[in-house]
Amino acid sequence: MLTIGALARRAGSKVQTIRYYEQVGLLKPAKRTMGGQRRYGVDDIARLTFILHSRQFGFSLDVIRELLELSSGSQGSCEPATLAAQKQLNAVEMHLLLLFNQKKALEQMVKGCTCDVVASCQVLEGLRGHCDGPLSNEAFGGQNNP
Amino acid sequence: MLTIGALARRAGSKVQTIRYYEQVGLLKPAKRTMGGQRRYGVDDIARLTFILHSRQFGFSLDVIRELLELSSGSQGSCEPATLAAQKQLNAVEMHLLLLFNQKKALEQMVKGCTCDVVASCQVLEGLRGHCDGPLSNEAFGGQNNP
DNA sequence: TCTCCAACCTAAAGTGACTGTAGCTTATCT
DNA sequence: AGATAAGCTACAGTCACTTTAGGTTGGAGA
Repeated sequence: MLTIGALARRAGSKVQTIRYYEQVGLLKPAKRTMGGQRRYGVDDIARLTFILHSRQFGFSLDVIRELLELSSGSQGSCEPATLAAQKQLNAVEMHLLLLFNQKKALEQMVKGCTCDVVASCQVLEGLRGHCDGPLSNEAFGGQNNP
Repeated sequence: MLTIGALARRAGSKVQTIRYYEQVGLLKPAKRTMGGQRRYGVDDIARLTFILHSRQFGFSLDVIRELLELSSGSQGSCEPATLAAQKQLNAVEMHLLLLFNQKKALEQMVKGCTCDVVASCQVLEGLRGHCDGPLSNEAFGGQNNP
């Protein structure tokens, strides 16, 4: 039986996070000592680990709730899981593209600025939007009016 | 003189976002009609555009506040701007690395799951943490206990 | 047994950057 | 004059936690 602190250390999370997960129903209410302190067993370690891993993959808590439910029964199709993973993969790929564009534009700005004065600073010019680098609004999927 | 709606269309933002930026002090309080409606001029378009661009680069509103102040005076060194851009670039690069690892691990999970049943699903196995792919906790910079 | 203190508890507020809602007022057009 | 799109304020909600305040418990040493 672990205290909440021991569980946190074991799983690599924070104490508050564990209490939060219980509060929102991702972890079932823990057993308590007579004094009211939480105590955890092996199952709880596994469940928390599952949640933390899923978070690292970027899944939302709502999706994780479904994945947990799916995982707890060993019967049935795992299609919802692969579907969720595929969806998450798509989201990650879109995010990657966005960040990659940000990176390129930031690099250009930083590299381009050899000046020392505000008036001719490439960075500030870039932010004002007079640059015609790879980061005009369209590059971000912005929806400006013509 | 533009209404708030016209400004939003022009700059590619939402009406509420403009009001929010005014509220938190990124945009100065707009001129008002006798009836209390906001009216905007050319300067306001430029300032809002600056903010929106900066947001697309991932700068926080606090940083944008400083960049705006820097940009408004044309005297002085632009070093704080290049410094902020460099810092943002570093953050973006770290984020990219993280996402790239997520992507690889998700791909592996999705590709690996040829099964149909929960019991042997690669996705769920991956989330449980029994995978030894490129996504053990360390890959994410997690701080687990030994 | 007593005391001490780290670790635990709850409830509530704060974070960032908006977004959404309710209920009202204004500007503009016919 | 009436209709209605667009504006207004104030406040609550989002997500996934984190922080704070103020109080309680459990286990170890004296």
